[in-house]
Amino acid sequence: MRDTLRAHGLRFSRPRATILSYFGERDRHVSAEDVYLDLRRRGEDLSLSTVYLNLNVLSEAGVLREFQGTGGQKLYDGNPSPHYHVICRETGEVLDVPAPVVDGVPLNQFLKRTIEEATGWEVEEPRIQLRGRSPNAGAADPGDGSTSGS
Amino acid sequence: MRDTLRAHGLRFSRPRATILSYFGERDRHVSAEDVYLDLRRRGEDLSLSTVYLNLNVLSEAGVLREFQGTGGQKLYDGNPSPHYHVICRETGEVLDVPAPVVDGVPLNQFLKRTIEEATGWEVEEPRIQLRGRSPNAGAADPGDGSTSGS
DNA sequence: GTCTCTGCAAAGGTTTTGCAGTAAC
DNA sequence: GTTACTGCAAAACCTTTGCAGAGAC
Repeated sequence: MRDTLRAHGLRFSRPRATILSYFGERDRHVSAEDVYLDLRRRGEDLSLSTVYLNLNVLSEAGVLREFQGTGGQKLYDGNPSPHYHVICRETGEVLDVPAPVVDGVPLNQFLKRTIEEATGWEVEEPRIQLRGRSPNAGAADPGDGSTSGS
Repeated sequence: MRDTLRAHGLRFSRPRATILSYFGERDRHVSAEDVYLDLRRRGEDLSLSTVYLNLNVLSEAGVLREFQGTGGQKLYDGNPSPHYHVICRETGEVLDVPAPVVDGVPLNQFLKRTIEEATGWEVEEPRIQLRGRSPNAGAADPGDGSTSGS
């Protein structure tokens, strides 16, 4: 824990470590408020602005991955490895999909390389996000936004 | 104009037609406020909420494409055809990139198909968005957020 | 001892909503 | 005549910021 933080040039603090371990426990796709509420429920005593601050810091450090949820809300994923998110328009469920292989490399890399060659821009790892309908949609109740493995 | 609207089941109105023609004029990547201000400058008399309403309606109808700009702001693109956006972290410039071809089909379709087969979800056309640094970054002044052809 | 992080509360910016009036069909 | 769209203002929403105090190094 401390080591993970130090490795990214971050100081240790109780809230920060708690947030980090929260994402380590299982794969999650959660909003800042989810993190805040979940941790409060467990008796952790931290503030919402600290959660926001640390989600930013941790995703800039590459420990978490930030992406856009439904309704203009940011979501965070504890799995920083290359994968895609499919978000259900109806239930808000998030499904992780590993990158398919193209030309012998993960699609991400293929795309990054192709675009850099075509444009002359320096581009970051592509974040690919799709909207769709989960098999639960249309029948089931709205989900809680955090679903399925990362 | 009227026909484009009717084809999507939308009524004609002056603000709506104005917004639509605004996107038709040249390729743009603009925020709701940009649309509003540009049109006001031209003497059009519409309200900001009307702009928001119509940008939503038009992008749901598939006439415009909505995507996430820098700073949690939505941007709209008058070009609904499959292409990707590369957004400069520093200048906010937006560059369009056509979809590369994989397996004989545009990457979008390849990805959609692959993911549908892998997951059993019904997914929409992938929206691919990349962050990066434009060749102007680091030296030049911050851009205006609307750059380059769609 | 210094520098970063926390917590609180308040502000910020974008987008949505309610409602009465108006225009399209 | 009915239904949808507009405009205005207010509200809602998520996120960031300022500052004093506490904690990590």
